[in-house]
Amino acid sequence: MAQTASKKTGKRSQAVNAKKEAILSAALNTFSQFGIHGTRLEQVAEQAGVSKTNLLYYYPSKEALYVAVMRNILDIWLAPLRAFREEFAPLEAIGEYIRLKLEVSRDHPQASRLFCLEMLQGAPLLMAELTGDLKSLVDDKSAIISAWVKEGKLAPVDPNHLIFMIWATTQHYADFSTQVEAVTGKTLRDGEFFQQTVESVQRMIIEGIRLR
Amino acid sequence: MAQTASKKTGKRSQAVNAKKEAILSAALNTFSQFGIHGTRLEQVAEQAGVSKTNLLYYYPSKEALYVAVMRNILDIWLAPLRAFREEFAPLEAIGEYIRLKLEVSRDHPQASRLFCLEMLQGAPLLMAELTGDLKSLVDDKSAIISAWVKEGKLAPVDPNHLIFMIWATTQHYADFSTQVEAVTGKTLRDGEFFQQTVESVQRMIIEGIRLR
DNA sequence: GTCTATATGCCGATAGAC
DNA sequence: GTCTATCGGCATATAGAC
Repeated sequence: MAQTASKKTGKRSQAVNAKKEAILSAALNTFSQFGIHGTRLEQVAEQAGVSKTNLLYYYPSKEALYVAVMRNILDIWLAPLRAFREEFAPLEAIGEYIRLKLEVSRDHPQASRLFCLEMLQGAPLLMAELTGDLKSLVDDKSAIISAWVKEGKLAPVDPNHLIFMIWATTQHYADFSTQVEAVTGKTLRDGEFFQQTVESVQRMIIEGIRLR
Repeated sequence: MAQTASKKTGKRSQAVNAKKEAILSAALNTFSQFGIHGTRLEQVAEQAGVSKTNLLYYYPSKEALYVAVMRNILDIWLAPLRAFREEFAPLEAIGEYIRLKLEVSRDHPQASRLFCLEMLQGAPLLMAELTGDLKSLVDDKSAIISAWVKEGKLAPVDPNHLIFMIWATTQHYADFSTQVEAVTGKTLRDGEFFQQTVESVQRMIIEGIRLR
């Protein structure tokens, strides 16, 4: 009844928010594996421990649910790039960025996969954010990298391609985890493999593969 | 009537094969964008210039069509790795491999995307190939790279992680082309951008980003 | 808020004429 | 081989009692 509650940690009883969270989490799981059309609401409801009707009470339509999920994961995906700072030394900053992104791949693989899925479809929902927030964020960070190159602190690289390479490589361990597992028999959840992956990726990107 | 024709370039009239090709091509287009569940057979039929019923005459079910498409693209995807030879100098072989994979991203982006889609779902259809053909192929090439490292021809890198990085980075330009375009305003079909991408990726992987 | 029906529309697949 | 017509099932969404 009382809709007067604030949005965050509102009086609208912990239970309601918990339920919405459970639904979002379950939805992320299935959406990221089967896509929008491949998921059945009943499946989501079951996984969240609610009835299908009840789910539709909180999220009035499948698409509304999908949008809610997408909103949630955007922040997860962008957080590491936001944390990228020019105060650090170039190689440390980039090494740290690689670690953070790999942690996202380890801790939020479904978010990474859903993001990938949306991309494959041409990002019908995210287009605005891509050409707005993301682009200006990337432009910012690219400028930092360009400055480093100009100051002679970094080998002459194209900032955009460097960022793409870091994105691609780190997300690969989440999006293609099936393939990674088929080839290596390991997952990022394996602590040792995770550490080895971080170091390998950091070294390859920073040092390259040419013998010196 | 005459089903006696051979399978390839058979007497079964060019027209039939051409039609099946058109259907496969259209199917690849829509499957790669919307996934199996997101595509409607009518859409595929229309794009291929046939009726929905006619499509179902040639491919008895949606799943059969999907499988046929997947079979076709596997070879495209694997071709560059198969072409990877130890006869060349290490850095040339790897540079060439990068170029070939980027050409696939440019010339067959839909195949790359469908492959990605299948991966995201856990590769229900490709699992056998992943743990069989692909794994042994990767093991082969990894052994070559390992030998190069041992012989002091390459910096000490983990072969699997190197292969993953090359896969991820090159496929990124196909799978995330929406994002690439949003950020750079360019596509691989832009000849200049393609050339610049090949050189950037080659240099970053081979030289790294540390100033020398 | 949560439930049990039930309405509604879409889409894969089939029947059968030609 | 290709068409028109239609079936049948499934899944989203709603109605309405409690």
